[in-house]
Amino acid sequence: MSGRGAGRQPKYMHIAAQLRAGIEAGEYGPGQRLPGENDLMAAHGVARMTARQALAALQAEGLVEARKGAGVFVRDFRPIRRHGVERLAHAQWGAGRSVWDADIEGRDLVVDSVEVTEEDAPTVIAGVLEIREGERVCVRRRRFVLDGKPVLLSASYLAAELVAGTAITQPGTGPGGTYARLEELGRRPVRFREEVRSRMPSGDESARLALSAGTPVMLIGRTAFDGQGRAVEVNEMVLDASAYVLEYGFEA
Amino acid sequence: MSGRGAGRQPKYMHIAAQLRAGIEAGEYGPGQRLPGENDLMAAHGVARMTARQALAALQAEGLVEARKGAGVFVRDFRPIRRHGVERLAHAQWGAGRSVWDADIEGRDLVVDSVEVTEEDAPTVIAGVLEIREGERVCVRRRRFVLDGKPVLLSASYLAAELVAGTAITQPGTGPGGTYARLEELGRRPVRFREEVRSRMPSGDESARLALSAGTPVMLIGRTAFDGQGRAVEVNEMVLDASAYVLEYGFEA
DNA sequence: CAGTGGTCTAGACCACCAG
DNA sequence: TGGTGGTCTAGACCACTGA
Repeated sequence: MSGRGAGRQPKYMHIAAQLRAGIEAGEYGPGQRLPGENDLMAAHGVARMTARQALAALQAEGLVEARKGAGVFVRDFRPIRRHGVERLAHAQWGAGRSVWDADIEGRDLVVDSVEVTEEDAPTVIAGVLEIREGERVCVRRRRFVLDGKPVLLSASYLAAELVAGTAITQPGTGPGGTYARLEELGRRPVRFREEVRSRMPSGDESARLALSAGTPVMLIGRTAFDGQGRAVEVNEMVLDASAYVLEYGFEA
Repeated sequence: MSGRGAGRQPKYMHIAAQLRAGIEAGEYGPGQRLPGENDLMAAHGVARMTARQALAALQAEGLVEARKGAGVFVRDFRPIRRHGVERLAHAQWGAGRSVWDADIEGRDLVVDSVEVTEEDAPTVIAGVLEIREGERVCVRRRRFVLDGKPVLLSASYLAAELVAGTAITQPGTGPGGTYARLEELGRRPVRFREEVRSRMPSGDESARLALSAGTPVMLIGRTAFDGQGRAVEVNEMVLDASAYVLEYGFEA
């Protein structure tokens, strides 16, 4: 029976395609359970590993989520809308709010594992901040958890010399956050650049964001520039791609 | 021997971690060949499927690429930088250039499978363009191939009524492209909104972009608005995430 | 043509979860 | 406690690649 697998494509792909069609047709709705390995073995007369391959393919597409001891379930996608421009408008942080406020509209946000350290500047960071490689930087690491689900890892880098003695070196940065403190130092951010990439997560990222298989991460590297065009902060973010839509608006 | 797998984690993860460390340490450079299934079986005394699982894990992370009959090779990441703002500045398309020109700096770009059709507006498109659902839209589908590798699928939607009789309904849109033609119609785009998402590709997307396993896609949905704030064009793009960095700049 | 990865079988033991 | 998915073995044939 092995041979070329009925028809044209491999058996496991055929089984996967059938399930995928069922999901898209709404036959299996979000959160609902799919036929398990045993069901597929019986229904299609295949071995265990073949049924597993079919389910693994759907997992790798992020369509489906396996829960040990329970079954395989259809995932759903209800993203957070992150406004790249308005959220960093001066009116936001100028008024003492967090830049995050613009995004979440009353959902339950927790910032955990806040960690402020002083470290040697990594090469790329030093390059962007235009400081000597190995010079000290203040690093603020945070994890954002929305409605119980971690959605974002953030690491903010600022020249240690610049921020020494300010609230930026404290876990709590005070009203308006880091940017308001920078303004008090005469280094108010007036321009931002964000670079967006996407890839599959490392094992560490996958664990810290509690990602299920088949979920990519989006990486945002943001640089804040002051009025003289000098970079004052670099923020490296790792986002659960299944939790976010990024929005950017601009003029022609 | 099965049992709990030496130490703590599953055997295949241990093997994968070892290879991953080797890659990160530069022991296996980009494009270089990794130990194959047979090597891993011998080196670790495991079965075929276990060695395969280890390699599959690295593929799923996008670190590595399997070539049938040849071996498993380390991938590299040399992205195209896509400037979200400058590329759509009026100076670009106003001067008769393609909006693409800003991105590629003399690399070999081919646009293939250009396809212009008239279709019923899909629900979401109709909603954005503020036309009745099922009303006719002009759809321009294209695929962009850079240095022989497909990198982007694009589908542009415009109200059929608006563009009837213009070059927009032709495969070639003339100097300055669609936006220059819209300007001639008195509907010059002045503002853009881009929404960025990321997920694993569908089978179709994976095939048309020739993606290797473990490569996500980025989705950009761009809406162009005219001076009256009316949406004139919606462009749905699918990007090979391993080929792109998106860049956005804006003021505070 | 020798070696590679791709697919497949038919077993096995385990940890976890729900009823 | 019974069923689920997670891991693992020891075989097999295939298509493809590269020398």
